Amino acid sequence: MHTLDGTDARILLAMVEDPRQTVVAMAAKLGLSRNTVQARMASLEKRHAFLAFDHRISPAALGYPLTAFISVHVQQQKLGALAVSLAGIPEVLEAHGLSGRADLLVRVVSTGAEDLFRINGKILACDGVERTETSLAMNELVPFRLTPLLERRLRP
Amino acid sequence: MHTLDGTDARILLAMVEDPRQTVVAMAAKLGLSRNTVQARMASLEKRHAFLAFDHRISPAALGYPLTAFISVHVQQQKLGALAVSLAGIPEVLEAHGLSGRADLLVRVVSTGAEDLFRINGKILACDGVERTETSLAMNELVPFRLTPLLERRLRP
DNA sequence: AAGAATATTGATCATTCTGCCTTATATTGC
DNA sequence: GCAATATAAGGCAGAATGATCAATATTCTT
Repeated sequence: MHTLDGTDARILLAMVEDPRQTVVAMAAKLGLSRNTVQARMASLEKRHAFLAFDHRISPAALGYPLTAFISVHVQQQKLGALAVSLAGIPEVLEAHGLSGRADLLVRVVSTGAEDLFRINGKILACDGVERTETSLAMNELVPFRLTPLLERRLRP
Repeated sequence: MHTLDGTDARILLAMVEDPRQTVVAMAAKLGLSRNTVQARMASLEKRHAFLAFDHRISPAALGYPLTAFISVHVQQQKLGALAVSLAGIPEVLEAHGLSGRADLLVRVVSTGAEDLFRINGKILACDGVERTETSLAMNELVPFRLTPLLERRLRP
């Protein structure tokens, strides 16, 4: 079994519904045996279906209510060093290299507008960075969710 | 106590280190009483420090190994309807309205290049969308992390 | 269609955890 | 200094866990 099946999806959906739920409770709710749920969970973990707990921590609750996406134009030769420099900036939550143009998409959080300005400066100061373009994340049109993909897995 | 203190940060760091850890284990590891850890966790939960479990599910494990960021230029008047349309596309994980220009940043996942093409088409077909610009997320220069912000909270 | 491999179930067991309580002792804010 | 709050330490009943096992289903292969 290489790919996730409907039962896995149901278990994950149950986890989304209540993350602190016990295995026994889930088994009851899903009409599965405790053994099965436990085995599936172990299997999911082995297949790296779970990302680090970092992802569940709210930056806002930590005191960083402002999210921004910074498009960073770089000199490709210095990408390696840049990865290190960017990783040195705590407010950088993630940075992706994008296809096509020689630029990165960097997700940062900040305590406010002036803080964001300072962080942008730190990025600009990194060796290999040519210019940046900051966009504040104003409204969440679609708040993060994965459940539609899980629900789709239920049918076939 | 409005903001997160060092003890909260230590607890969260312990959670990152091992999410399935029990409260008793954490108390032992951190040199706190079980009571304290339990109370802190409850308090963190009450303050919405934890995001939904969705965030910890790996799209790759679900069969969507390709991530892309789609910049969507829109007619502002139709933002409301667009939120609904975009939410109707399962592969859209999140969508942010950006400051300044009238465009959105949409994070999508897909099973492959042709799938991404199809999804882009679905977005283009949404009422209010003028044009899109797709960027594939090639390499993760900085994989998602929040621990630097937590560790900073340990000192002062 | 038969046989093999794999999943699921139900069951047990000892150990551990939880949720909830109470009391005493810091620690902190005013 | 006093009051409010956080922490520690302990106890207790109920529940959950992890690790088994054997018996059935189910799925896959050939």
